[in-house]
Amino acid sequence: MRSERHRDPITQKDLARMAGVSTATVSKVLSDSPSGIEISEQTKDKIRQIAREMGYTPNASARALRRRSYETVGLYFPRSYGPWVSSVYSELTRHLSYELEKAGQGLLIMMAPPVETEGKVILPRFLEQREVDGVLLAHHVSEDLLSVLASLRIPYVMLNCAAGFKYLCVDPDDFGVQIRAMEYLYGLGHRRICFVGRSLYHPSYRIRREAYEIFMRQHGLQPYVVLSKKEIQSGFSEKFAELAVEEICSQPELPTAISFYNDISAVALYHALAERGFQIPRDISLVGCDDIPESALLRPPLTTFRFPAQRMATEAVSMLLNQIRDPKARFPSIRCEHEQIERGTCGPPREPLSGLPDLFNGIPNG
Amino acid sequence: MRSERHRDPITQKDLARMAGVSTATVSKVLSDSPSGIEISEQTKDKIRQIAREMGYTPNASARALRRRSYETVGLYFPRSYGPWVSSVYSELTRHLSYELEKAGQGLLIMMAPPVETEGKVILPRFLEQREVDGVLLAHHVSEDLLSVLASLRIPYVMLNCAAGFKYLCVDPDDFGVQIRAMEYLYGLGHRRICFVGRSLYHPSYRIRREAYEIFMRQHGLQPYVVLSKKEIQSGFSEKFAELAVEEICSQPELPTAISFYNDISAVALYHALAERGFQIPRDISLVGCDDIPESALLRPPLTTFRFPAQRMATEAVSMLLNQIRDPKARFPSIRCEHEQIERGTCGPPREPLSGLPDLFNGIPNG
DNA sequence: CTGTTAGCGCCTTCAA
DNA sequence: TTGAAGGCGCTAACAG
Repeated sequence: MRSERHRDPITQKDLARMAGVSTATVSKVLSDSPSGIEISEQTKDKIRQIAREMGYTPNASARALRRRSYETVGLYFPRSYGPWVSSVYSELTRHLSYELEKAGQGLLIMMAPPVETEGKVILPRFLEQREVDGVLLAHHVSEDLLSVLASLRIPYVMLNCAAGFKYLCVDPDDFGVQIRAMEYLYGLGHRRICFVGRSLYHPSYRIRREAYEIFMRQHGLQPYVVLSKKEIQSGFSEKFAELAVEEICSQPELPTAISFYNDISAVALYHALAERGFQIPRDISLVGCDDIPESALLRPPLTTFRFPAQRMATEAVSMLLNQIRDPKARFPSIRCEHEQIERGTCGPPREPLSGLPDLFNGIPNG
Repeated sequence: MRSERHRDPITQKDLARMAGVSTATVSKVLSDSPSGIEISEQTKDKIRQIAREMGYTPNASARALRRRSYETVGLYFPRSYGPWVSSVYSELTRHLSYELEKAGQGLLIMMAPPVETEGKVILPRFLEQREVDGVLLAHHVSEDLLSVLASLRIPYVMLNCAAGFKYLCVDPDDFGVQIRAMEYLYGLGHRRICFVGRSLYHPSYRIRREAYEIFMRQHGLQPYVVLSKKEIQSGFSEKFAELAVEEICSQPELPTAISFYNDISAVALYHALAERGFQIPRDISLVGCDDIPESALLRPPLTTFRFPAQRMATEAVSMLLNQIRDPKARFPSIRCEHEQIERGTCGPPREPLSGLPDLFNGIPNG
């Protein structure tokens, strides 16, 4: 009795005719709205039965038009992501997509407009045309966009934006993780610790770097941030690694440990350091942050910190959906705790801590 | 004169009222349909002007309901992607999203249902509810799903599926690239070449492996595929690397070169090999495939092959959009050529090619 | 408990 | 060259 080809999808009208009821009844039964309770169990069953047999699926456009809701959220990405960063975010996308699916929501990818148009805010089509009920903002985003979002009354949640508690955010505890990394290295006996990272303009970078500097000063140590000048920041990881290692090696006193802004930087420098003859962790200890998959493959594997990506996705999704359901309610932002992944790139500094002069330690090609 | 808050979005009716014309006229002008030519330039200008001033944007749901088209395509991903693989695909997503945006199309992420439900085909909601005009299938996909897609008359294009010319595909030239890799290693003098890869069930793996075996046999050499037994395939890359290197080292004759199914495997084994004392490329030459970003960071950096991801995305999108526009038309599949990225992991074999006995060469911990 | 009615915003005849 | 009318599929309000 079922048509082989769904050339014309079945509608509620069809079901109504077959069940001998009105379309309104069908609608009440099949939409999960609370008004459905006024229907007799018998009718409900019959309609559901027929719907199943006929392979009925609601027309999302019609539903959205009528309900003024889309059961879809947007994921807003800056366009500028390179392959490295995007690999971190693809994991996030996976988790978000999974969480949203569980909640019956779709995920629409929205890439930011190209940078040429900066200044005036250009909304991606799906925001303009209101095809989403809310937006997840991954990475940081301009104030202008936020105010447009607000004026359009589109709920949003920021993810990994380090934008502060002014907004609804799900963020890693950037400050905390950096302090923890420093305590760890300091506890091992390191004093000449430098900080290396590339994403100079990411709020997370700034927070971690600040935590690093505060820690160093509090312990009477001189902070040293490698490649902190913006001119050097462009280009690819290979080039970045070269420059960073060169800068490190040209210091009068070599560091005994490096705290990296993230694993990407750590992996980038890892081989360049080894090539210069640094034995890890004998000559230098390394700590990363984020636990990207390749970190575990290094030999020795990278000691790093991990944030609960899965949980952050879950939280962000539920915050957004709550916000959509009740636009007036205010929810607290969330800052996620890190977990230390202790592997093989850290050890005590090679030289004794006792007050010996910090002589050059004979690094080849240094 | 413009409302500060768009609490009620402007509709064509509003515009019609303001311009003193009917909604039909507004629709004709603003929809890019060919019927718009019947309107006088003057009226057109006036309407467009007002629309711009009022910040009118069409309601996508209403438009979709009426036109039965959504200006949106789905991207179908298997759920099982781990972080490694997803990093490769996130690049693809970026390119696809960009291409689609240029064409005014949205991108909806559709994750496959969990594997538990295998057997019966479960369509993701957005396919069922027809919220997309077509689908891009990344990675390979079950025959069942394809037949459902066909019966629903939803156009699709397969990307990286190695599904053969039976379907509309955009694929890398798996066979060609593997032969090229072999020719290269063979040309350097290598004879004991083994093949390493993890994705035993991916059609691309099978094709490349087959090309490897054919090449070896044609040259009178014994093929050797490492970790070809499926029991060992589960687990993470670290474990895989351990097992693979162990298997390689336990051979009576060590290989002088490894051809990897992909860069992921190559990167995974790289450090494990180095740890065993292999000097690359002195003791062993390595060739990868795909050119993932971390390949360039290894020291020496990995020699590999690259496929034009950007172009593949462009092609796939244009094929799909053409198919959507004209469902009856048949387009040819596309197989993309590789480009060799020669870096530092290949050299001639260490031992002379002359008929000396293949003695164990003194690898530590071997 | 169920049916009738009236749109959501847009587009497409068909008529003027 | 333009307008009036109807309907895409669904749902909410109001009657029975």
